[in-house]
Amino acid sequence: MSLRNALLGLLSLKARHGYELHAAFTALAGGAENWDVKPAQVYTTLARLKESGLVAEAGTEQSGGPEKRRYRLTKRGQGELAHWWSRAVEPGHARDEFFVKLMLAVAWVQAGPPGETRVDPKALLQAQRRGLFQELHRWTLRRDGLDPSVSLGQILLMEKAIAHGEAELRWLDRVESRLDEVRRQPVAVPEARTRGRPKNPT
Amino acid sequence: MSLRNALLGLLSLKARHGYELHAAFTALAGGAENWDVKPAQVYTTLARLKESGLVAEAGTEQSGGPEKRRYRLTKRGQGELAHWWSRAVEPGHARDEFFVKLMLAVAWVQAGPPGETRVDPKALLQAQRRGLFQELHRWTLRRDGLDPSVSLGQILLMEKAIAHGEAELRWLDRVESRLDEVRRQPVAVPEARTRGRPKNPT
DNA sequence: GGTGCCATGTAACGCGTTACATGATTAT
DNA sequence: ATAATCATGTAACGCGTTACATGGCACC
Repeated sequence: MSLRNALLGLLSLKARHGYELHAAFTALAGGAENWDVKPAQVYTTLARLKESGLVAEAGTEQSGGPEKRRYRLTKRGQGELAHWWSRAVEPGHARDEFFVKLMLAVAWVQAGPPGETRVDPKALLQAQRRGLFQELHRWTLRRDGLDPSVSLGQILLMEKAIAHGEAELRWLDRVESRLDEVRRQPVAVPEARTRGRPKNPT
Repeated sequence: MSLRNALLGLLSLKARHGYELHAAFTALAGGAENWDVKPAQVYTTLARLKESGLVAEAGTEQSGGPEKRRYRLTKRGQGELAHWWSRAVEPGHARDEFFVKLMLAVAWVQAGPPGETRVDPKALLQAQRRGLFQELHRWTLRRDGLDPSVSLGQILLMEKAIAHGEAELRWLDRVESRLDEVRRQPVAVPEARTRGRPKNPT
């Protein structure tokens, strides 16, 4: 929901063409480490921004290969950008796939049919923990091996990954103990009530 | 990238129709707290799954209102699900919008044109910290006020939010000190080299 | 002569959101 | 009466990914 805004921000620093924008965004946002954007998306987004009148072409340049279409912010683009700066970033959707998987595994244990395909929440948990631990190790090595002249963003990204990784690890421990508690006293699986043929009137 | 799988998982527990699936998924995944899915998406996803032969209709039921189309897993659906269980969840794209905004603000300070629209990284940081702190406070209150009979997932979600919130808060502190360091010794803004009209041959 | 970077895009698809449309049942 | 809940979907759009197509230039 916001490559648009980042592009506007970059263009507010100076006019650029698509390739430059892609490179600049990748450097700025941490690339594959944090927010990987493919060139194609830059061009399509740019086209949409142009159609909305937020950017405009500021002359093309030709030096050998294909044309370089340079873009610049319009007045409306500046307004939109100012609005973005004024807004706080909305706390993101976590969309934690592991959590869903875990809850599904728990539900399976409690209500699952007797298929061979067993799913053990404990095993899931341990696999996740092992993977995270290794990743954490790698990040730590990378952070400690960073050249001090490297950009500020690189350092901050590593520190962030480590901070959240450690938090997640501690949370996984917590999950395990909660799971042990529940195993002694299982809980109900949430279900939706349906209308037709009511079974138990409350 | 994975409501598909969650729906397959729920259907493996028992056959359901769309509305039930939506309710079950919302209960399971933590709803707006973690992964909000609109009913429309359930229906379209279900249609796609059916088209791919992973689910099939298992009879309709009519009791008053519209038809209830009950879905069940097919053999191929079971295979797909087994595959999902076997895979580890890939470490998610963080896509941290705040980070991008911050880096952009820093770049602006170092290279920005002298427009009136100033963007202060420090102010951004403090606003973010204030917001996060309040949210953290709310979560803590909610966790402590939770009825013990509430589902396991609710508790875990709160604990997770708190753990990561605290980590983020500590990271923001770290960012601030790094920013102070940099202010004394600024770094270069990363740029892409262009081809035409080379300025400085390295 | 090949590899890789610079530079541009289009086409097609999947996921997700918003808005719209319909209509019955149940609780206030 | 009317509001909420149950129940189903379609249409259109935005964001993001993958794959494809084109071609010059620089370096080994």
